[in-house]
Parts: sequence; C-alpha cells; structure tokens
Amino acid sequence: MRTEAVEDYLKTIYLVETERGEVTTVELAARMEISAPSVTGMMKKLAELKLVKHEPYHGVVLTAAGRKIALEVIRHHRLLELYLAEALGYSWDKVHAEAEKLEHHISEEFEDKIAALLGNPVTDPHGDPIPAKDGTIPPQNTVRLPDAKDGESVLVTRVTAQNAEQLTYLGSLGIRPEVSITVVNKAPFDGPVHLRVGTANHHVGLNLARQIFIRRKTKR
Amino acid sequence: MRTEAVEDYLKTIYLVETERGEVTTVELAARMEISAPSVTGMMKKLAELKLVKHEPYHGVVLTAAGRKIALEVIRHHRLLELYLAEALGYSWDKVHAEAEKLEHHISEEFEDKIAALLGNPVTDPHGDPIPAKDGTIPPQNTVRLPDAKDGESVLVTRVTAQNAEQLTYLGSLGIRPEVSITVVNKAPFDGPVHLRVGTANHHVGLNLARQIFIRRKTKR
DNA sequence: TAAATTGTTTAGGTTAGCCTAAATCAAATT
DNA sequence: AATTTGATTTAGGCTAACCTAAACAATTTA
Repeated sequence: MRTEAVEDYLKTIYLVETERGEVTTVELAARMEISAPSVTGMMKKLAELKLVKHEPYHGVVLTAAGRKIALEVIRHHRLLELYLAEALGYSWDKVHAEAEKLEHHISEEFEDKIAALLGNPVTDPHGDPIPAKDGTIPPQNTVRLPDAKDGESVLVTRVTAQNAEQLTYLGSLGIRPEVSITVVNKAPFDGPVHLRVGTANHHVGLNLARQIFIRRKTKR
Repeated sequence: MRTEAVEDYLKTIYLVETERGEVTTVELAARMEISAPSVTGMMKKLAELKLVKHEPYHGVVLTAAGRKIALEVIRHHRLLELYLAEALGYSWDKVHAEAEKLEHHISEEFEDKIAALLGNPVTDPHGDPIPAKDGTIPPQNTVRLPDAKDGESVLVTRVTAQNAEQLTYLGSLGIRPEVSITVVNKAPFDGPVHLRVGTANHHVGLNLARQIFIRRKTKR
C-alpha cells in the first residue's frame, strides 16, 4: 500500500542514498525523527512490498519500483516549492514545510498543471534539481563554495541548507541561487569563508559554506 | 486531536445539520461511506473532545468549538475549489475531488494567500458560500429552480449537485452560476423542467432541477 | 583476542480508525 | 399492548504506524 509514511520513507532513503551512498537504520531514524526499531519495522514492510532490498544489519537499497515512487514524491515536493515561491510569493525559507505536507496529496493533474505553468522547470528555489516525469534528473553541479579559489568570482547554483533559520540567514546576506559572489579568502584551520556579495562583506562558517554550491564563471 | 478523520466528520456533520436540521448516525454513515458502528465510535470520541453533543440514540449537535473547525475546513475546501478553477484552469466537475484531499493539509498562510489572490471571494465555482475567517457566512439564496414561475427569466446562483457526472452534464447544457436561463414550463406530475439557455431548449429532471438555485431578475 | 561500544533487530505494547456480528432501543404497526 | 421493523450501540477484531526495553550482532578499542 502506498501510504504517506511509505512515501516519506522512500523519499528519505533516496536522498540518503544519493548523498551518503549507503542507507543505515540510524541515519533514517535521525532524519525522520522516528525511533530505530520503527525504522527496522518499516524496512521489513518495504522489503515485502519489493520497494527496497533489506540486508539485515547491513542497510537498505531501493529497487527500481521504490526509486520510481521516491522520485515522484521528490518531483512533487520541488515543483510545489517553486510554485509556492513563484505563484504565491512564499519566501524560500517557508516553501519546504508547506511542500512537505502537500507533496503526498496532489493529483497527477495538479502536478502537470503547475509544471506547465512554471514552464517545466528543472530546479526549485534552493537550486535542487526537479526530477522529470520519466525519472531523469537534470545534471548536477557539485562544486562546493569552500572548493573555490581565493579571489574567484562565482555563481551560486544551489543551497542545500535544510532548516528555515539557516535559509533566512543566508537570504538576509543575499546568498541564493543565481546570485554572483566573490570568494575573498578562506581562513585557515577550518575557518570561515570570507566572501563579498555586491559591496557587502560576510564571513560564513565552514559548515554553512559547504552547503552552498557554486559554478565557476565562464570566461568571456 | 485534530486528525483528518475528525475534520471530515465535523465538516459532514455541519453540512447535514444545515441541510437536514438533524444529524443521524445512518445519514453520516451513508454520506461518508463508513459503517454505522464506526460513526457511533467517532461520535463518542468527538463528544469527549467537546466538539459535539451526543445524545445516544438521538443524534448529534455541533458545539461552538466543533462548528469553528467545520467552518475552517469548509472555507479551505471552497477557497481551494475556486483557486483550482481560477488559477489552474480546473473544470468545475474536477475541483471537488482535488479540494477534498488538500483541504486538510494547507496552512493558514496558504489559505490567506489564495484568498487574497482571489480578492476574498464569497462563493466557490458551484455558487456555494465561502465562510469568512470569523465564521460568518454570506447570505444564502434559497429559491430552487422548480419554484420559479413559468416563463420567468432567472439567474443561476448555485448548483448543489454533488457528483462529477451531474456537473459535467449541467455544464454541457451551459447551466452554471452567473448564467441567465428562462423557465419555459414545468411538466405536471413531477415532470421535467423545460428551460431555455440562450437559444437552446433543455428538459431537466426534477431531482436535478431541485439542485439548481436561482435569483429572480431585478426589474429595470 | 577479549571486552566494550555502537548499531540493529526482536518482543511486546499503544492509538487511531476502520470492520462485522450481535444486542438493544425507539418508533411504527397491528 | 404486543410485535415488528429500523436505527443505533456494544462487543470483539484488524491494520498501520508508532513507541520503549531488552536482546543480539558487528565493529572498534584495549
């Protein structure tokens, strides 16, 4: 049965799989704020439904069927985020929470209509890629801000900060996808990144800076 | 706890209360497609939550708290119906099903944003009144089509047909709120109503005609 | 390599919301 | 007034999704 809980598990498994490579019980439990035994229980259920392969004590892997559902849910989520921002004027720190609830309840017609209205977009307000209906995913940009060279001028492409407070903060600094910034330098010993946004100077801690993805400017 | 089931029961109780005056177990069971014993069980729960008064064997009545929740859900539902029609181009026979799912999951911010975008509307695509945030309801129009005089020209204000097929049919005849029609005559012995929409003539069965509400044209 | 630590699963329990079958109540009929 | 009928409730059960406490497995540390 494709319940809301099942969809949430599959979505999270997919995200952990692509971020971390392997999906453990505790990692799922931590992200979903559910006890580890509950996760084990659901893993058995998902395995019975042939949505994951579960090797007891050695994590879990999505099947093709499981990945398909995960991508559908993520597509819903990210389309909704963009729609809320574009059509209803939501700020980017509020779209996640609202999309999180709605993603399980919109019909395919709703999905298609907002996708068309948005011009079949490929990224959401955070720069996260929106899976296409056929399950393909737009090519990703994988350079993190701390990997830029000192003095380099770059384009922000994606901000993977999860919670609203971090997003509010970065937004207040003017840091969001499509914005140009200059990396002045990186302080040693895992120190903060000094960067310039327009004429303003900011010093961003390494943990936060790692969640900012950038593209090197093409020479002209 | 304000669960989805609780919201659905309160909404239905409110609708039955205003339509029928009294709310019985079987009526709720029939409308919600749930067994009568399940309804009894939920009535006890709602009574404990002080959302209804339950007189065993003699039906149920909403408390002020219960009515408040019911009106909030109905406001969500009808705002969503109008939003889907206006902003996303849904046809009026499809808005109900989609709104039925979403009504439980939108935030107050979402509600306020679509209400503002629609200009704080007072009726949905079927002409059903949208409760205001303070729980007040726009004045209702209570003249049913079969109550019009032969030869009278009237304005359709509301269509309370429930299912998509009936709405599709009426839509295909051009009968929907804001449309002018002329009642040619009513066949005797509970016969159909003969009416004219533009230049077209249609004969609508009494049951369906009773679900069409009209306003007499103001003289000029 | 034994012990300790960490991760995972098993065992047993709870709540919400549904079900069917059986019992009971209230109203209508004879 | 007794009986029948229909509405309602009680009794007992089920599933999904969670929980805590305890047992067990795997990995790390001494």
